[in-house]
Amino acid sequence: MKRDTTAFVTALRVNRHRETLRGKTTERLRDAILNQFFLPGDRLVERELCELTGVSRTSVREALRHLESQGLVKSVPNSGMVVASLSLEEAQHIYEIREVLEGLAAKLFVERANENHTNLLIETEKTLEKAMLARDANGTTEALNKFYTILFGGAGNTVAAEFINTLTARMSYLRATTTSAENIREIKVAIRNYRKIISAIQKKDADRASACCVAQVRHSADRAREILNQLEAPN
Amino acid sequence: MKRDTTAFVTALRVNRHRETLRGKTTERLRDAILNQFFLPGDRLVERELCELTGVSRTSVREALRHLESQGLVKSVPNSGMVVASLSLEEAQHIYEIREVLEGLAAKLFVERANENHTNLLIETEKTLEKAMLARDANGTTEALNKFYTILFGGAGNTVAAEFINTLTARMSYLRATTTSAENIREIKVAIRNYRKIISAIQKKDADRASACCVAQVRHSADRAREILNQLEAPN
DNA sequence: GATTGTCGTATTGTATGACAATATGTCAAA
DNA sequence: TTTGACATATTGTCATACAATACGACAATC
Repeated sequence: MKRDTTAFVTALRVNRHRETLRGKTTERLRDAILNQFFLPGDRLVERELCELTGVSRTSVREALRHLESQGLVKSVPNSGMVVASLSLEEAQHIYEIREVLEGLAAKLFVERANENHTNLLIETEKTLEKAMLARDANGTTEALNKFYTILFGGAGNTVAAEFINTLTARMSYLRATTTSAENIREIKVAIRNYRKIISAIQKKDADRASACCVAQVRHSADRAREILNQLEAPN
Repeated sequence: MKRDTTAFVTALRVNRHRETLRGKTTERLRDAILNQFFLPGDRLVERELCELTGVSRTSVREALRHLESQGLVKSVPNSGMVVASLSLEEAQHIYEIREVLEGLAAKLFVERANENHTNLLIETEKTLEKAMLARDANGTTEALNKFYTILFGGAGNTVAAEFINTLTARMSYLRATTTSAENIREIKVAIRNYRKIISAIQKKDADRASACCVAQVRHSADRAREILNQLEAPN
């Protein structure tokens, strides 16, 4: 029995990684934060989370540790956990990082992605346009997540993909806030940017694709700043 | 009593963040991994860690969760924790990310750092040169860490600084391996690179500083690849 | 009425013991 | 050599316990 066809071997491979309870708990809590069930600043009392999730304190606490080191919740010793809120400064930092990471992803995508990736990306971009024009906040978020998942997937850098995930998770509240406050004029600018990215990718122009991604992040950052200033100014 | 001199107010601020046991435990375990007391692939049995650290399973487990989500240890459900080992592919990914992050840091450093930062950086670079020429592996690692800490500190992007920390932590074993296998010829190339970085920073040339940082990372990546191939080839 | 001191309660931090599920090594049987 | 069964070790999860701390309420004092 020495038939070593890789395809068979990988097909036979059984999934050792049964999900643990704390894993599921982590997911649920993360989703609850990303979907604004918990809002920034909310206290997360362990016993309440136990009741909500139906698991023991042990599992809840370990799940919280995970979210903590991803920056989604913040621990105040002897006082408890609160949902992390993003300062303007941190948001700025994150945008700076996203610029270079997404620029990198675009470059690598052009170099490494196959046709399948490209087609998926094009398709997702169309979905994104529709969602944005329909002012469908949830749809937009979903399409955006998918777009960047494909972009980083095609780029083949899993570590970068993880990073972007934690960064966008941290910004989820900010994004939800700004997305719903966006006007049609700016939406069209964004769409033009995404089309440029697609176009550059189709032409296999890595540098231009990268530059377009950077430009789009910069644009989002500027818009976020404006909107936040507007929102804060009246008070 | 309404004297609101900011300096006084911040000086009076008391540190709420007393360290927790699990925090110290996390530190100790991290250090043990970074200093190669535990090697990649080593199993981390909870009870043994309890005895080594002197704290309960609860605290050990929570500390492990933290290290897990930083990628320093890897959990195999129902089987336990092992010290994470870096695949060549992952190492490649990390180098790609370091390129853009360190490039970003250099750019921001030129734009934002004050003279104090710059002087510290210059000083550290000199220390680094000495350590490298003396083939002092520990000293080199220390100086490198300091160099990048100052670089990212002066750049003022704390999120990026954290990222780089986790990335270099993940690479600690690789770095230790390659550093000790480095030859004098390549050391001189590295030194020249670091001098170029300093020079560009002194001239406030952000783009050039950035490019030099990128070049240095790329050089390290190439060297690491070569060395790993050499090390693996004989077997 | 405002400030201060005291107390009770809620919550976290940590330890411990328990037990089922699972992984792994051992050893005998075929 | 392979198979099967058993014993052991370890994790995953829970329940419980208790000290330390944070925080609000309420009384005492000026």
